[in-house]
Parts: sequence; structure tokens; C-alpha cells
Amino acid sequence: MTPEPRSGRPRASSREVLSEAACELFLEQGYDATSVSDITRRAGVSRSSFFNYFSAKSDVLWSGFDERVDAAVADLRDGGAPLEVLAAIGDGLAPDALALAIVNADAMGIAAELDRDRAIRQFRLQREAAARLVREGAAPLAAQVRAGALSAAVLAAVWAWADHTAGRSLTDAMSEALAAA
Amino acid sequence: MTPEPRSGRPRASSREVLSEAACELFLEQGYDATSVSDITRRAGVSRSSFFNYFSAKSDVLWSGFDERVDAAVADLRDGGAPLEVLAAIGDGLAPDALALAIVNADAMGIAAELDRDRAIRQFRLQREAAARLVREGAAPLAAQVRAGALSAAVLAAVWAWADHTAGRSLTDAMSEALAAA
DNA sequence: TCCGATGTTGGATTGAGTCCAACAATACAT
DNA sequence: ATGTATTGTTGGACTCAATCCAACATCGGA
Repeated sequence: MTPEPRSGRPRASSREVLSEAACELFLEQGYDATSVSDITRRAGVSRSSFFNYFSAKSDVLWSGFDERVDAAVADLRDGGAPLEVLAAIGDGLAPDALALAIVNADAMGIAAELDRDRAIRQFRLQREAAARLVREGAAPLAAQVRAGALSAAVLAAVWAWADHTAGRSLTDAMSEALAAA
Repeated sequence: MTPEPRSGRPRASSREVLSEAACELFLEQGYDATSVSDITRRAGVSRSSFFNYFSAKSDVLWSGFDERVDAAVADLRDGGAPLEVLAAIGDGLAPDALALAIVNADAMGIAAELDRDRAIRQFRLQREAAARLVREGAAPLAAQVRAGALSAAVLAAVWAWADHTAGRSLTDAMSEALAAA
């Protein structure tokens, strides 16, 4: 994602390091009881640096997924077909901080926060997919409805995959969910 | 909604008064530039009182709609059919602060905030409707997808009604949107 | 007139998020 | 070697949303 700058001071940390530190603390103390300062202290950087890597405390869990969403949004604007573009979000999505948080949502006391963040990502996909559908002639309301179904499928598949009570692969969950739409 | 207490000090203000004060200020200064203190100062109450009426600054626009959502959620848990329950959200929904904010989103500089709040409401409906569908035997993924379509329809209808470029009634927009789902 | 219930208020506190200027570490050009 | 531009880090000050609480105000009823 970051295009490797060819000059300047190298980064002292990384999204992954901060993300892991955050996950540990969320599991130990819970999300609310963990401040941004706690996270950066454990990661060994200053509080200011946190916001060089993430735009908000809640984003620390969504960094990986958001990269896929960014790519999907770009593809949709380039004219990609919604169904294929959304299906591609699952490709290469690794079990990361988000998956861990979904599974341990109760232990982290993060259920409500997770709902909010999920809603925001889903709606972003919905808006972009709907815009794409309208651009190819769909009625605005119908486009929102179909895009709502598709984007709900994406997030539902990620959830089903993360707390894999059924040992289900993400690709399978994604195609089953999108097939229902 | 408030069950009229038969004793105790009467309320010095109301949700409506605060909501109107907030709308005025959002239009004059924008959402971000308006603090909670600004709102309560204009409404003639203390800052503390604001949080007796609303749980967050952003909720000041959603109070009316949230009452309908609360009712819908209760109906869904009582076993109401998702399609009818969601359609009923539109009944009796008056043009209030929310509708004003949708129309004047740009002037208020509130577009991003409005997206977030819309996403949260839509997802709440989706979750509850999906739970209802699962309870009557639907597959979990398919339920999320269908509930996603239905809840997207509700919010899309409200938006289409609010910025009524087409002078469309809410009931019409709602039935057209739900028909597409 | 007193009592319980409900509402209001001010103040203190916490923590997220922003902003900025000073400083540090790198690649590159000369 | 020695600048120089570039990028990243840091500490600190700052704003503001949101929480909490104890003191006080205003009602109905006993």
C-alpha cells in the first residue's frame, strides 16, 4: 500500500506492530479500558505516532480489511462489475486483528463498537456499488437495494469465516452469500 | 415515548427545542464548528442537560427516526413479519430535523457524519430482521443478505423522500424500495 | 408541611483527535 | 565529506465529546 519512499527517515514501527499490541491489550483489559497511550507504550512509540498509522482508535482493527475495500471502491469506479469486485474482497484476506476481534468480541467488550464499524464499511460498499449500478442504468432505489444485499453478503461472509464454527473457508462463505443476492 | 411521570420536577426543555437549536446552528456555522455548549446555550439550558435528552451529539438529528426504529425492533422481536414491520417505519414519520439535515447536508458540512449515522441505523435493522428470519428457519447467510436488502430499502426510501427532487411521498418511496427487495 | 420522585446544574475528569514546531534519520547530489 | 531535500518521530498544548456526581430545584401527594 505504501509505495516505498526512496528517501527520508525509515519508519520506526508498522501497522502490524501497533495492531498486535492493541489486540493484546484489548484481550487483557478490554477495548474501552485501553487508551491509545496504552497501545503506543506497549508498541514502543509515541502517542503522536499512532495517528500517523491510523486515523482513529477503532481503525486499528480494520486496517487490513480497509485496504481491500479501498481496492474494491477503486475497481467499482473504474467500471468493474459489482458482483466480481465484491467477491474479490475475500481474495487474499488473511486472518488478522479483525478476525481475532470478531472471535473474541465478548472478551474484548467490543461487540457494539464492532457493529458500528462493520456498518460503516458495509455502507461504504453499498454506496459505491449502487453508484456503479446507477451508472449503467439502474433505478436509484433498486440500485440501493441490490447494493445493500451485495454488501451485506460481503460482511456476513467475513463474519461467518472469522468465527468459523463450521471451519468454512472465506471463498466458500463469500460465494454462498453472494449467490443469495 | 416518555410515559408522563406523575410527580417530580417538570422538564425545562424538550428534545424538539434542542433539536431545532441544533439545526439552526448547523446551518449557520456547520456541524463541526457547533459544539454541544453552543446548542444548549441557544436552547437556554445547561450543557449537562443535553445528555439527559440525547446520548450523543449526532443523535440530535436522529431522535424521531430512532423512535420508529425502536418500535420496529420491538415488533421484530415480537415475531412481526420483517416486510410489514419495516414498511411501518415510514408511517407517521414527519419531516423533522433529519429530513432538514439530509437536504442541507452540504451546507451543514455533515455528509460524512450523516453517512455514518445512516449506516448504523440500517445495520441495526438488518441485524434484527436477520435474527427474525433465522428464527423462522432461514439460513444465516441468506438471512443477512435478505435483511440487508430490506434495511437498505428503508433508508434509501427515507433519503429519496427527504430530498424530494421528485416530490415523492414516503409511503410511495418505501413501497417501491421494498418491492425491489 | 414534609417527603419522595424527577429534573437541572456546575464542576471535575477522562480520553480521542488535531495541530505544530523541533528534531532525527535516511538517500542523493555535488 | 558535506550539504540538502525528504520523510518520519516526538512532545506538548489544545479542543471538545462524553461521563460522573453531588447539590439544588420543582413538582405531586401524604
